[in-house]
Amino acid sequence: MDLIFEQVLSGGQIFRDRNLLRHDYMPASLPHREEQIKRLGSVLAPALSKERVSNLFAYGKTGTGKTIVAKFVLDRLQKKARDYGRAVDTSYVNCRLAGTNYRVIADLCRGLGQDVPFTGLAVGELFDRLREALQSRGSAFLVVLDEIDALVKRSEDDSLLYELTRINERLDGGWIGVIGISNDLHFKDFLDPRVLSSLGEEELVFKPYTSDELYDILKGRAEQAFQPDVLNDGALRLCAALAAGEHGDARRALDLLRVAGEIGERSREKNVLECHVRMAQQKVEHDRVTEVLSSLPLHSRILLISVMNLESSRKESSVTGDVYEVYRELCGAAAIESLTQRRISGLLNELDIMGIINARVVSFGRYGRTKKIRLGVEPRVVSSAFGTDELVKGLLGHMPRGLTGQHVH
DNA sequence: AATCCACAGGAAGCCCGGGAAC
DNA sequence: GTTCCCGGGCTTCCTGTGGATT
Repeated sequence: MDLIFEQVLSGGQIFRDRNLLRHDYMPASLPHREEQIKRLGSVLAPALSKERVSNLFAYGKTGTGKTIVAKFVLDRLQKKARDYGRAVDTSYVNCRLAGTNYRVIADLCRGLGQDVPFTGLAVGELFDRLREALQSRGSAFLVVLDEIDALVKRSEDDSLLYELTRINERLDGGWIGVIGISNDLHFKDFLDPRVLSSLGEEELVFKPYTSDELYDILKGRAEQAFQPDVLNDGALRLCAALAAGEHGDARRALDLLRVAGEIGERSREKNVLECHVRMAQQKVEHDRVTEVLSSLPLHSRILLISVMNLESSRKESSVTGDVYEVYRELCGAAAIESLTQRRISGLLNELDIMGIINARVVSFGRYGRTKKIRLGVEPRVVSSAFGTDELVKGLLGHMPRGLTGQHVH
């Protein structure tokens, strides 16, 4: 028994230190992002001499290194600031995780050591407190707003950003510099021009990594993460290639490599091979889906089961109206009040975005315009994820009655 | 060219719970 | 306690629309 723990703790036959493959791990260098680091560094450098810096937007898809570059540069900057004895405060907020304007500003306040309640205050009041804190510290405050697009889209209201850009105007002493990070390249399009002109003073674009670049990144980390001679080069290349296919996502690549290693380890192999990578790909996807499913609220679950049952009972893909009918039926069977079709339409879109179903708008001309809907995951994964849900599991086998609204095409 | 289906999806507003301030 | 604010989920009402059919 001791030996097992010993092996796992020390990394075992396969790993030397698997933490290096986590995507929140900060490596000593970031290959293929030298240019962005330099640019960001030169934009932020004036902070060291107490000058205001330009605000900046960084664009790029997930896993292209935006977040880590921002953190990397801020880290370095703070170290330098300490050397020079300058006060530079930094704060990193993920807007999607924070969720609302309120919580973003509250986080910023806390970043300055200002304690604020996590709800209850008027947003304006929060801004006042932020301003006060800034004023009294009289420091440079560099703020990273990650996934900033999530915030603006959800609230359809960029007053937060607008207020942030204006905060410097009524301030002497301290100031705030904003680094906005967005996954969405068209983010700019629905932004107030006033905000854009002040926040988008500088732009930084992160292109997806190519397969070769991913290979370099993986190789650098793998050398320290794995025991020598364990990792097969073909497996490494496959990880890079698969992740490159997924819009050059380094996060995905690292996940694949780590999980492949874990699979190899569990099957007591001495090497990590291509087949392990392929298994890892399945597992990563499976885990992702299961996690999404298990956090689905009641009506989305019923809805998903409706789509699933409808699909298994006949061949063609379903449309919104049919799905809604089945959904009502299931609600009736479970004695749950059903939601309106408008709401269901919205829920369907949410499921689509999560990749659980595929929905696309089609027109049948005379016979109307609707969404064609197909299940995007394996039915057994859904069944097993909902198997523990007493409220819903009885609906899993419930076959829909004959439907009225079928059109012949 | 006009019609018309079966919805899509925007806008506004309601209701609720949670929490702060007074 | 009362009053205010915020956000989330939802409904109601609405206008818009691609293309087969008339």
